Amino acid sequence: MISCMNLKQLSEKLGLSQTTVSRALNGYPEVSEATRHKVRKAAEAHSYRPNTRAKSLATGRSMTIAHVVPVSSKHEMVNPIFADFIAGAGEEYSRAGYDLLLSVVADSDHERVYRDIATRQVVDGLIVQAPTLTDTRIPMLQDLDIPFVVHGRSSGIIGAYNWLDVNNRRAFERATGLLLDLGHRRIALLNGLATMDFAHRRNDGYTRALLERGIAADPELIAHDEMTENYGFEVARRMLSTSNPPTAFVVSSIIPAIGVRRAINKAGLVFGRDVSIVIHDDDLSYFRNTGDVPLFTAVRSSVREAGQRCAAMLLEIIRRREEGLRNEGPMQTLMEAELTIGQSTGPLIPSAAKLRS
Amino acid sequence: MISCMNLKQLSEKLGLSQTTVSRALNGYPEVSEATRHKVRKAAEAHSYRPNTRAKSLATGRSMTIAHVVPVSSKHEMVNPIFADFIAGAGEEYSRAGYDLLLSVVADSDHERVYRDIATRQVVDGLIVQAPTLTDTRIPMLQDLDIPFVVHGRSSGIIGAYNWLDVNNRRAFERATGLLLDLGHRRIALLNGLATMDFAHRRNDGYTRALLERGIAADPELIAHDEMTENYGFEVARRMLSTSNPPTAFVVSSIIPAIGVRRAINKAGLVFGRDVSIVIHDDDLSYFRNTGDVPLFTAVRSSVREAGQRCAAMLLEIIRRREEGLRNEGPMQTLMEAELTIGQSTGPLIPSAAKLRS
DNA sequence: CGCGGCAGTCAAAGCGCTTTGGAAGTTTGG
DNA sequence: CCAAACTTCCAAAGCGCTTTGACTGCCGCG
Repeated sequence: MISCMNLKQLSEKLGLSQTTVSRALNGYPEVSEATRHKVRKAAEAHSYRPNTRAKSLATGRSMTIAHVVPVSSKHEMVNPIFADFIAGAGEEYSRAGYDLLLSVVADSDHERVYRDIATRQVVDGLIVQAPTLTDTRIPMLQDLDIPFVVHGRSSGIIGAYNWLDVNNRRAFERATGLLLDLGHRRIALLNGLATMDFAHRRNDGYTRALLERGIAADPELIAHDEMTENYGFEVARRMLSTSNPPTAFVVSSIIPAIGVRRAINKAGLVFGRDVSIVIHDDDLSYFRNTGDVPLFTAVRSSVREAGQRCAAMLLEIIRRREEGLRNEGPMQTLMEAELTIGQSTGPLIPSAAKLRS
Repeated sequence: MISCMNLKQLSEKLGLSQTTVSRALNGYPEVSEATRHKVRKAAEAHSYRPNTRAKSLATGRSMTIAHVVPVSSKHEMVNPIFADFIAGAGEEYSRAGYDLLLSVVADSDHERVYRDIATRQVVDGLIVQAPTLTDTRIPMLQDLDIPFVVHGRSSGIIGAYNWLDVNNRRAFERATGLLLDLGHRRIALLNGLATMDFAHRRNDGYTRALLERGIAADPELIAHDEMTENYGFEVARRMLSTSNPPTAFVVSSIIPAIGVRRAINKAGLVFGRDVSIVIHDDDLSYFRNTGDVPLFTAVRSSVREAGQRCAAMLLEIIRRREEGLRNEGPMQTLMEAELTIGQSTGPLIPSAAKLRS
């Protein structure tokens, strides 16, 4: 059994004061190289680590960042992109010596949890996930005066805040445009939850691309829900069995797209020939859409990279604040998605509609 | 802007001592109901929360649990089951007032991270994920004398420790047995990474079921790797294109099974008729294998429930230790997976092999 | 009336660290 | 040879909370 040693014990063992030992270990210049070396060795030998709680009480910094991941109260579902987002962010945190505090919270009482985390002073900053159209967390956190970065944006919020987002509008405009270029006219959109800000922007991009060609969006071809495989399957099946079915789908994530593919097969159609699909690809680690010719044509933007960059932004904001540079203006980053052609898109086959009937 | 108030300020405002205020808020009996009520109201009004860092320094308990999630250095992949596992555990933690500290760590330096977390005394306990066949973390943590629960087991470790596991051996024995009952003889196993303990147990169950019918396992039909969609696709495609292809697959997770289905379609075979699949289903929230007749025949065990129960076990262990009951013996729970029939299994069609050639 | 007992409150000591404000010891320069 | 200027170290004061031990009234009992 390994006994846990503290500063006092270590300093007594060395015959030095706590001050000196602390300074030696934290790299302060007031201590000679000889003592520093001796102290370092002893600390190593007894595998001494400063007690985090005491350290953060003394310094006022907890070296911890909070992520609050929403779990939908409807489906008890956790969006799988969080795994990769957190992996990216976590990498950045551990590099900088920060810990990550995770709160899994029903989306109904987000506000309470954020307020709690902030006033308990348990973290130095936090990241806001999945902002809604008008997200009340943002003004609340500004009010609480705690550093935060939003992954996404909230259209209904006036005033500046730090965010990192993908250019969803342009991504979906391009995705839809590609299908239009291929001759498709009946294009369905399988979007995320309508309350989410990103879903709104994606709708925008889709509608805009259609309008540019003089096509009005057909509400029958637009669906909103949590992005499960089953959602993709059910919606696509329903749409494909109508009298005027879509010949192409734009899908918000690879997971429902798997369901769409299932529905296409089930309808006796050929994926990528009779029906085209373009997805938004978050580049999930266990669902890599890669290969010489990836399965899905996609607008891609790595959610892991987003996590990493959000974390880096937040740490930078915290650093600045500690140096007293408070009025630097907000940090805002817009990432562009990249279009890659896969096996899921092809030109409209005029006869396809007939074949089906 | 909301100013953060501390105990001292609150007690001064009330004209009481810090002791009394602290006791009033923490429900100690030494304080009159009248004062308690007054204090509660004032705390509410100023939205006072005790500073976590100070509190945990004073009490010696950090009210935090650590999860270390491994990210494979090979594929930079995060196993998506962690999202649901953590959702389950997080529910339990927040109910008990605990926070969750998450470390995302390349699997190579797990030991360092665990030792670090333990000696920095930043958490009251931790959960070990994805144990390997002989997992060195277990003796290490016993040595460090910190409460922990293993999600899974490690066959190579002698000596008792707290764990919660699914009966993988029986689950895979049943899955394989079902396929054998349906007449299949060439049954492939798509397993997880060979280093994982659960993969070993699953191999066992599979092999045992075959042996019971006098069939020797064919190494050509067994694959081990990280459970991505692409892995399922590639392996199934390869196996299906041999001269003596399998007529059925047992697959370790729904994600590679999606890939297997893709390979089956691509080979021009019919899923569930020409080729059968039984999966192990972790009941992932975004990949629910449900419906009147679920897509996949499965041995199912909810990973979310596992998370919740692991968390409950750990909190119980911590509670006992605080009450001085150290020698209660280890807590060990074995969950049984439940078999449900879906659309992915059917009797062996003797002509199938011919059709294909 | 006096004393034990109890309810309600408080001052002060810690938890393990950082950091301030010296105090020694050592070197330099006039 | 002594003052000034470093260098190297230290004692002690906090950080914001809990908790111990003591203290003050006030009641009831002999």
